[in-house]
Amino acid sequence: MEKQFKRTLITTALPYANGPVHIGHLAGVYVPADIYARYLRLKGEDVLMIGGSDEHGVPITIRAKKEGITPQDVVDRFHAIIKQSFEDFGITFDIYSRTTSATHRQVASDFFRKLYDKGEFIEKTSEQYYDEEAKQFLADRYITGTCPHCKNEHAYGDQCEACGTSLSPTDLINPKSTISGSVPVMKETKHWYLPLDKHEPFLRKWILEDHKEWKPNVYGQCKSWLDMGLQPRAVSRDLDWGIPVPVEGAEGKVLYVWFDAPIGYISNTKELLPDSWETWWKDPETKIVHFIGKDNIVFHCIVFPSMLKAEGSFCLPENVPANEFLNLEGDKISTSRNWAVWLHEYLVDMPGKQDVLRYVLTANAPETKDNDFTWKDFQARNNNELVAILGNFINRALVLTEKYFNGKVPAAGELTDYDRETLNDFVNVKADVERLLDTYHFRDAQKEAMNLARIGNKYLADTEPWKLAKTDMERVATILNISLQIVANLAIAFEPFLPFSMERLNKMLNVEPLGWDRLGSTDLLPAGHQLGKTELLFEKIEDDVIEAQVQKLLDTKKANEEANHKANPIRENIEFDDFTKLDIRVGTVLECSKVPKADKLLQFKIDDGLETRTIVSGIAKYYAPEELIGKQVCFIANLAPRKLKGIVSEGMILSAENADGTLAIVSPEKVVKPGSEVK
RNA sequence: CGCGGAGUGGAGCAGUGGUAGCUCGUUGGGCUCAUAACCCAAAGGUCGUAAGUUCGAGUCUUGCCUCCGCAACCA
Repeated sequence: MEKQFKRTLITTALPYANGPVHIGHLAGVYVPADIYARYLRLKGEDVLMIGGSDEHGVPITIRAKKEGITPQDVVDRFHAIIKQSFEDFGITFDIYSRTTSATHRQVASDFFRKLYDKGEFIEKTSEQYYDEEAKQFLADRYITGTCPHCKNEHAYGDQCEACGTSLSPTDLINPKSTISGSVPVMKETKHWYLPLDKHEPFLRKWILEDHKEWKPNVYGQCKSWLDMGLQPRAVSRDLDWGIPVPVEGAEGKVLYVWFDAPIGYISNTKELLPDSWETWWKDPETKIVHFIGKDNIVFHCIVFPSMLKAEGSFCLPENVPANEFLNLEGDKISTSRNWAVWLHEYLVDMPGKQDVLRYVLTANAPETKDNDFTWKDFQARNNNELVAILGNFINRALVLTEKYFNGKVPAAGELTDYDRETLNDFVNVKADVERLLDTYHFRDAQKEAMNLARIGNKYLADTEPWKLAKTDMERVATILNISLQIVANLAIAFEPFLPFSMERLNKMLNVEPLGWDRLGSTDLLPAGHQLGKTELLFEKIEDDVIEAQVQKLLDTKKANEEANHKANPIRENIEFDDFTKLDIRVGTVLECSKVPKADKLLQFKIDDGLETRTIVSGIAKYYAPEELIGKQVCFIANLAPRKLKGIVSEGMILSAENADGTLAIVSPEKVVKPGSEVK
């Protein structure tokens, strides 16, 4: 049933050139893609691995403006850092280019034009907010204003985070541009839309029927999108940074990044192979595999395939093995919060330890759900697995051979039943590892390879050649021959996973890289073969090294908190009369309880000096109801009553919002009579 | 009720209707060639929760709870 292909085209998500790359990128996309690519190359298959930086889009222009440089400066800087990181970690791209390349500009532009000429787009004119000072249209997220529902003054154009309501920018009261601070105006603009709904029947069959083998997270998300019904999506933006829309009358408009970026896979292939690139994209015997993170599933499974289908001449991906996310020490990785292990910094702190990180990230890869990276786990996996099991076994076999046979591979004599049993244990390794790699189970594949080293350790412990050396050198020769064959097998099996270490191991074995096909053989090293010099493949990582990394992260956390502590600017002056309109009072909390089915709300009964009033307040995450009973609080007494979760709230309890978003209730410094006015 | 994924021994993860498994950690024993590494054994789980389907449920159905992602630049 398995479809046969002649070649494999591997694409990796294009990292956004707005920052360096971190362990999350590596674990989710680049390490698995690289393992897969190396594995196929070792098998002698025709493989291309395509990568590049995604260099367009609004955030880059904003960063440039902030730093007072051009967008090109921004992407030049990060493209260079990212490219270097991938090289340093042995990610074997056949090409790593960028979406600002001349080739890409041409390919993306032609692609758009072809769809345009074929009538694959629809045109729509709409009114959007425009920032006259910054001279640009504003994405929803770059407009803030007052939420019409809860009056929160910091609601975004797409959603109010205080009350959770979804908004459209026109709902906001007093909208403001976050770019210049000015008041935006409505302006008419025309855009092109890709009618995804038109491709829905095709996508349904292609994904839901023909690709049931896709991972559950991928398949599930596609199904949900299809079941909800697809909508046309805009493919252009009003912006000056990007690829101009190649249509008359489209001045000042560029291709939207998600339209432009995936085409980068195609243009980078073309840049590498100007003459033969089409074979890789248009011959149905090419297997296209997209390695991405879970945030990109919809684009790669629905939007990009729709684009390719609309264009007409391209192949669609055979699989999209998307991973979930990697967290760091319990918190999600964040570029803006600097909560990450950056690849370029890792190599400064841990020189030469690329393979350790590759190993740990594969062993703990977020293949089925989000996983957590901790430095303690990193240390444990290095010390207990790479050093103790793999490195140690190799070292044992080589040192014993040096000791007893001057580093020459001894000839095997007659095999015992136990020898044969051991050999049988690992002839299946090849089939097992292949089956797992072919189905993108990289974590299990690596574990399977590690089992080979376990077999080796057990074999040595059971046969005890160091004891026999006193009595039966012939038997020792057989045992070491078998052990060395296992070592040679390890050198093959681990090549896709630990390329740097296996290169060193090959040197220690004094062999050229052995082909993948020979994995499982028991005669990789002929008798009499002179081994090279033995050295340690992995070294223990001590506690202080790990503590230093943890400290580095703690420092980051602290720095973040301080950076976020910058107070908001003072709002415009008001008149004294405005102030006196507010009736702020002190009240005593008589009762306090959680509002059912609401995680943020507490319900109060407050003695305001005249009577008992009910107030609902969104502080449930920071206070337990019982600790507030008997306390005095300040509240606005003449705020119009409002229903929250069906309860009428007669006023608003005042609290201060801390830098981390937590709330602290404002209370009088001494106990005062309930109903006292606050002036 | 916006949509999807996830919840399994102390930690991290496998497990698509038939005796709950792997790695690490812990405890005990063995070995001493090896980077105090290796090997063996044991302890440790009412599989988030409640109900249901079934001869039989970690697995299927429904409700609820918690975490993450998408929608809204991000692997």
